[in-house]
Amino acid sequence: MPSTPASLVPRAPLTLSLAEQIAARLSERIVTGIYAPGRRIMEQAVAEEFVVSRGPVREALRLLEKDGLVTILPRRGALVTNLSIGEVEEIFDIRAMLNGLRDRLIAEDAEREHMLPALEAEVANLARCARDPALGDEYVETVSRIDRLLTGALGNRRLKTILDSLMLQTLRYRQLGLSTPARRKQSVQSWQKLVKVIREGNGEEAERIARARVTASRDAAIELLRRGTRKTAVPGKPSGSD
Amino acid sequence: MPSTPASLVPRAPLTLSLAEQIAARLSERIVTGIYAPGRRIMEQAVAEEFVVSRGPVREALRLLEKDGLVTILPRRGALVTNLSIGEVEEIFDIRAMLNGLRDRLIAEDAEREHMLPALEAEVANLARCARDPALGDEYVETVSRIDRLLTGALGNRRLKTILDSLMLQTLRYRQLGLSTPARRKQSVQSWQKLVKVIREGNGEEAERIARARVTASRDAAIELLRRGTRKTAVPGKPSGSD
DNA sequence: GTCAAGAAGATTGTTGACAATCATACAAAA
DNA sequence: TTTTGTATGATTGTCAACAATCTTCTTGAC
Repeated sequence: MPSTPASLVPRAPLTLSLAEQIAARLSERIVTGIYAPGRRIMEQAVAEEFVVSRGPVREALRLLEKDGLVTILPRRGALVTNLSIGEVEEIFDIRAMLNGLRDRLIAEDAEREHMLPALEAEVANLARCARDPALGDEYVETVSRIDRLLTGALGNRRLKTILDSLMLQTLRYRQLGLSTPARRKQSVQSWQKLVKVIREGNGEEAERIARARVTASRDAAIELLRRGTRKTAVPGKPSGSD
Repeated sequence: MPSTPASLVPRAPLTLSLAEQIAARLSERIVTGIYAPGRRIMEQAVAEEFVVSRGPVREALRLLEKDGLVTILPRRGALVTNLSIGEVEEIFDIRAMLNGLRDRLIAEDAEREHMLPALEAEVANLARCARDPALGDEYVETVSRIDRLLTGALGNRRLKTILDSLMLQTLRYRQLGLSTPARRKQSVQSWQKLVKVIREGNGEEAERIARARVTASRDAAIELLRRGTRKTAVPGKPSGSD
């Protein structure tokens, strides 16, 4: 997947600035895990690698900060953000609310007919993946596609920007909530219900369903994170009272 | 009011960088209306005014863009963002959801006792202002303080950042929704109910109340904006289908 | 009179060097 | 042994100049 940062999407399609190109490359490395959380990113090194000066690199790092992928500390530079369990929980909580708003707006949108066929096809695909435990990765991929489909259909540009950003940040944790066949079965039922109420134009119910699904996903992810007892240090935010 | 941009808050308290200082100054001018929506901000001019080079100015403009106060167009520079009615509506919709989340989290927070006295005092102040039609401005100011009080008490840093940013963007439109004594009376009742359910720890009801209040505020503001038929052009976003 | 092509000016994008600041290592004293 | 002070090296912050690009004005043809 390309996975361009949210902040790059609304800009000019042609002639991406150097900063944007560099941000896209770095973003890919962070999201795929090539750059591990906590890793320090130094301007000079990046500048030398891409054969540019430090100016565009600085700007690229600010773009990544805007997407929450790096944390910039004054006089100390940029670190790949490492989310604590609490912060993952926070992001899921926000997503629960805003995904609810998104799906309500879509269900109440008169133009929603245009995307219903694609949506239904993807959900059917989802059901297929849910039946076969071996298709776990494809399941997660399909959910991502559905999410992009819905967010992309959104007229509210600010909501779209925020959701894209939150999506990017939780990409690494998303699969956690869908790691068991039982969870996937629960998930696919939720999506099927959602499609149904969107078709009916029932915004309130769409919101309720979306919210319940993200909350369930959050609880499953948190549970697994706690079990795993991952490194949860938050680089650069020593004021945390965890 | 200082009105520092949201993005400046979590940074180092001492030794603000030049970019941050410039951003704070420009932010003040935009929020207070000295820089009108649609106005072009040119790097060289700002650099000369503050007697710095264009580097920090560039960075300051990116910070302001992060807060939604300016819109940066590739190869064309920065403009003070001018929100269309539709965009104001969008922001209010997002705020309705996230204010709901905020107040629910606060109502469910065991530590909420610490801020309840201050909150109750401010709401009492609010009731006083609501009785006197001449105190309209003070009413709006008090609502802003209450908002900051609640957002400041939030443990969820990401939610706080997003809310601060949305708050900054809608500052100019906020008073619109509170311009009539009738609306203020409605508003103060909502706040009183909110304090009550927060004290009781009733998160669900807190969410419902907050959401209803912001939605009502949105409808009132939109109504007035439509009546006023203000300039609603969105600089730099010609793709708008208004 | 209208439209198109081109030149001039203005503005942003990029660069490399310099200055300020911070982290680390080492040494000296308690 | 621990702590404090200092020096050194590394890294970010800032600057001024150059390059690329866009806008605007002028000129010319139809």
